[in-house]
Formats: sequence, structure tokens, C-alpha cells
Amino acid sequence: MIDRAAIVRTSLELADEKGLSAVTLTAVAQRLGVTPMSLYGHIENKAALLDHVVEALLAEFPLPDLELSWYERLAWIGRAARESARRHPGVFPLLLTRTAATPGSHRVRQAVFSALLDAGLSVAEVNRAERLLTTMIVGFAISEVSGRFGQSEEDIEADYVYLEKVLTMFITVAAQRPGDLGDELN
Amino acid sequence: MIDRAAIVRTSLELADEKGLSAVTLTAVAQRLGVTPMSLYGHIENKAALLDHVVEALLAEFPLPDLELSWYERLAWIGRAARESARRHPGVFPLLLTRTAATPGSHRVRQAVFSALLDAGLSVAEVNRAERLLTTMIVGFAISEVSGRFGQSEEDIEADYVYLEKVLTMFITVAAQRPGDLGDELN
DNA sequence: ACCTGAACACCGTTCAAGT
DNA sequence: ACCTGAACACCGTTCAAGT
Repeated sequence: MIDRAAIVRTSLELADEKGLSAVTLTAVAQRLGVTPMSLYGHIENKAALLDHVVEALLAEFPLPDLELSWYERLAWIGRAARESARRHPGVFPLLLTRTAATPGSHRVRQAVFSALLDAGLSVAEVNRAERLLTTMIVGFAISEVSGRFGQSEEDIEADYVYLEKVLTMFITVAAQRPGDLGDELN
Repeated sequence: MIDRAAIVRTSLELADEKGLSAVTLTAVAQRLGVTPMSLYGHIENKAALLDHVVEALLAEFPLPDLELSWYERLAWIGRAARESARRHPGVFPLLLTRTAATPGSHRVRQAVFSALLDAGLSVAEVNRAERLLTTMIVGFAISEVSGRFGQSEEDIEADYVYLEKVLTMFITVAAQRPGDLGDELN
């Protein structure tokens, strides 16, 4: 009757509606019409459940059409990140405090990789640039959705446009002057 | 016997030693040799306690000597942020999900403001640049301390040097070409 | 003024038992 | 194979009572 996918989906919904602290084994079980103990047949424990919830968020993250230019694809991903954060304000912040070595994050990372390669970055520099780029976008989206700066929607949008310009400049420079920003790359 | 400062200090220590989830009214009270209920004489509730803990972290954040150059001051603050994150890995991530309208964050923000003004940014652009800069630094420090990329210390340090270069370039451009990065500023 | 006992409605988790 | 009852060690919080 109950399977892991339903448990994870219900947990994500609960987090979206009432915040991360409302994701309780008791509440999830109740919503599924079952006792809390029965969840242990499908998940290891609560920590593992949250891992699966983050993975579900990443799995539904939309990726841009590969026929778009590298710039358009990165811009798309940036917008998609902010929309994902708005859709899942309770869960999205977990992205910054958990390992990025998971299948779901690998999938998104590949999309950023390909865009940066098309932009002209060296294979060596792409790794570093991807980590920086995602950290900035995710950090911005978390701040926005958590109301960190207490600004109006318009102000936040203007901040984001500013961020986009800075990131575009960074990528352009990295592409045109290889090794200038970072030399001994991994 | 027990006052708010002691409660907050004990909570921060507990978070540093055993993680944020170990900060429990029961555990804090026990460490102070008192019952959990007695804490309510000094704090409003647990959420307010966490606010105070974050504020304590900000209060101890070291600020650079004003005789240093703007570049040296920003570099100092960046290093201090990473050290603060390493000292308080459980609490530091809360900085990105809480309002920056608090006395403690205002104090640090002023230091960044003054450095950006000295760098040559316009008064209008400094607000936006400060939000971007702190978001990036805090986002990086959280990623580092949470082991998000699972890298070695050396790799992380190289990433940080790369970030520093990008941010320096951004500030330099903003100073030399006013309005070029962001026009209609608040 | 400050702390506590008792009580309440919750948590996560284990395990033997039920179907 | 899947779910549950009972039990345990915890949570945050309120409030009347103690000193």
C-alpha cells in the first residue's frame, strides 16, 4: 500500500506547506493513513528520509534545452534554481549543507559543466568554476527565499540581475584569458 | 545564578561540540545544573534562543584594523568568515536563512560597506555589492564547513583563492566603470 | 525574584507480535 | 511481506507551587 516514493513525496509536500520542522515521522505517517512505525519498513530513519527528500527536489529540477546557447542555458538554470527555492523553501536550503556527491546533484552539475565548456572554459577550470557558480546561485536563492535581506520582490530581482552580470563577466574573462583567474587547477 | 548570557554561551558550546541538534533546552539546562523550565525565566522560547546564539556568533566576529587597505580588509573579513564557520559549523549556516536586520549583522555589514566605499564604489552601488559579496562568502564558508564538495583542505583553499580573484575583479570593475554592472540602484 | 514538580502533547526508534 | 501495540528515552512548553 505504502512505498518509499509516496513517503518522500508526502514529506516534501509537508515541508512545502508547513516548513521543514513539520516533517515528522508522525505527521508523514498520519497523512498516509498509517502508523509512524510502519515507515521503517521503507526508510532507514529520519535522516535518510531527508536525504531522499532533497534527492526528490533535485530529480524534478528542470534542465534547459541543449540547443540553447551556453549563456541562455546558464541563465535558465539560475532562474530554475530560484523557482525551485520558492517552491520548496523549507528543503532547498539543505542543498548547501549536504554532499553534492549524489545522483541528483550530479545530473544538474553535468548541465552546468556542458554550458561552461561551451563558453570556452578549459576542462581544468570548469570544475572550479562550476563549484563557484552553483554556490553563488544556491546561496542567493536561499537568501531570497529565507527573507534574509527583507527586501521587496523588485529589489531582489534587481540584485539578481546584478549577480547575473557579475557571473557573466567572470565566465567571459575565464574563457578569454585562460589560467588568469586560477592557474594550478585540479 | 543563571542568566541569559550563560544560557546562550552554553548553547553555542553545545552546538560546536555536538551539532545544532544537540542544542536542546534539556541539554542546555543540564549543563548549567538547572531544570529545563528555569530557562523560560531568561529566554522566550527555543526559537528566540537560537536567534541569540546567532547573535553571539556575530558579536565575536573579528573586524579588521581600519588602517589596512580596502583590499586587505575584505580579504581579512573573508578569512574571518571561514574561521568563524569552522569554529561554529552547526550555527554558522543559520546566517543564510535568517534576517540580516539584526545588530550583530549590521556591525559586520558596516565593515564591508566602508571597504567597498574605499575601493571606489558609489554609495548607491555599495548596498547591492555588499549583499552579493556576503552571500558569496557565507555560501562558500557554509559549503566548506558542511563538506558539500567532499574535497581536501588544499582543494578547498585553491577554490577560495579562485573566489577571491573573481570577487576582486568584480569590485575593481565596479569601481572603475560606475553603473556598468548595475544601473538603477536603490 | 528565581527555580521546580507535575503535567501535556508531542518526538524518533526498537521489537515482538499480529495479519 | 507489511503493518501495529507497547514501550522507551527523549522533546518543548505551561502553570501552579515552592523558596
